[in-house]
Amino acid sequence: MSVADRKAREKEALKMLILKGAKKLFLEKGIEQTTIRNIADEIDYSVGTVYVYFKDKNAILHDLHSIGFQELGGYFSELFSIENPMERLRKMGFIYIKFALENQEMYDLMFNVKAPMEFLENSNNDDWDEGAVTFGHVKKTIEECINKGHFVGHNVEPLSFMVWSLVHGMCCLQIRQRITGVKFTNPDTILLDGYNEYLKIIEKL
Amino acid sequence: MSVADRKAREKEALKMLILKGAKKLFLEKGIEQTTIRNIADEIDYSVGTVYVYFKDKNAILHDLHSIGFQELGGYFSELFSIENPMERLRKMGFIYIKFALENQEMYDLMFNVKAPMEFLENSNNDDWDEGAVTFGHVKKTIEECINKGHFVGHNVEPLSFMVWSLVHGMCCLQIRQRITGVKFTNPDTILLDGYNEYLKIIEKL
DNA sequence: TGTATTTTTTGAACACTGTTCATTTTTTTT
DNA sequence: AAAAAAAATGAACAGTGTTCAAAAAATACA
Repeated sequence: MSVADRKAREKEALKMLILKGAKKLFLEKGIEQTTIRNIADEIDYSVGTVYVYFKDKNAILHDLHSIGFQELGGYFSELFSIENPMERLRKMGFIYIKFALENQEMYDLMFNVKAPMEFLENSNNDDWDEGAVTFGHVKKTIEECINKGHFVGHNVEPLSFMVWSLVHGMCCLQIRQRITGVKFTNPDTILLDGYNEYLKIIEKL
Repeated sequence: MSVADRKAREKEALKMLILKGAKKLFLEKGIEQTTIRNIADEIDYSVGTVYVYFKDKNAILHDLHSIGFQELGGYFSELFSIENPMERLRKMGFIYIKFALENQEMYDLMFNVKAPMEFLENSNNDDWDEGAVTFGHVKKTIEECINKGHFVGHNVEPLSFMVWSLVHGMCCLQIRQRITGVKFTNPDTILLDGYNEYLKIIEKL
């Protein structure tokens, strides 16, 4: 085990430490309220050090957004054992909403905050792999549904996009505080109630 | 016409001038990139003056968000002449998407940016009237659809919320740059293609 | 071992942000 | 024309992300 190897490991470890500290503060006080100085203080390093390991704040937010997708992958893992694609589709949306509600700040970072996408634009890679993989799960499941005779007359990709938008829209309205003010009859369950209307609809297709 | 009246009119005029300048800069360079100093420069007043007419930046963003809802109302106005509620519902979603795509920065401010909601929280009024009115149009139309025998077995409010979320989710993914990276077969029409899948579905309900 | 070299860490400094408020300028009243 | 009220100002404050010469620590070599 060479010194260079150990240094590489230590570099990786410090990078993870920064991300860990950043995530802790994000969950505690929100993304916008967390500063680089906060993060540096949290892990007992100087601001300068943070900038040695990350190009800028967008880079931190992008890496954390990727970690969010790993966590979403954990939530999704139980789906792969479900053979029936319709049942899998129903559960996928439910788990998606569950993840969003239990990890609001992370969900926001993954699907709403501009920083991770700005990071991608300013790198030579303009593919959003994390998003593509997740959307791939929806598309594949709906494709299987169609192969089993469901959704006659529909197109896989647009229908998948519609389904994604439906659950994403609900999570978005919740997380960005657009639900409280509208005075729903039952604001606490409106997300699940709305999702149930969707379930009733696809039942018939 | 008393002096006090004229002063009140002038105060209102300057307030509108600030909002007009702010909106211009928002559309030119984005909300986050626009500073109070920018706005003051744009209308040839000092920063201090802006703070005489607006409590803080959130107040400007909230007033501009209200203006956005007025503009959405303009788009919606042609809906009121449509007697058939199903046809009105179809067109409402289409117009909603049209507004969002033609006024992305304003839509973002109205439905995504946190500032207008923070302004409401810090005032004694925790009702989001603009959102409630707009959602009311969806609810009323769907209620009429149900009265005409559509959407059997569905509940008005959750179904309306689901429909809102569906179109909002699509606009959101577009505006927050989550579509480009996923590499859709036809990224330019995916919003309308997705909306057409929804139209096909409600056709049968 | 002790010295030279490389790597890592530092924090002061820069240009910017939203916000405040004593002071100045302008307008109105008397 | 002087006094009072209203409106506009911009320097100053505490904060932001970011940079980079200098210091500190770790490694390599003698």
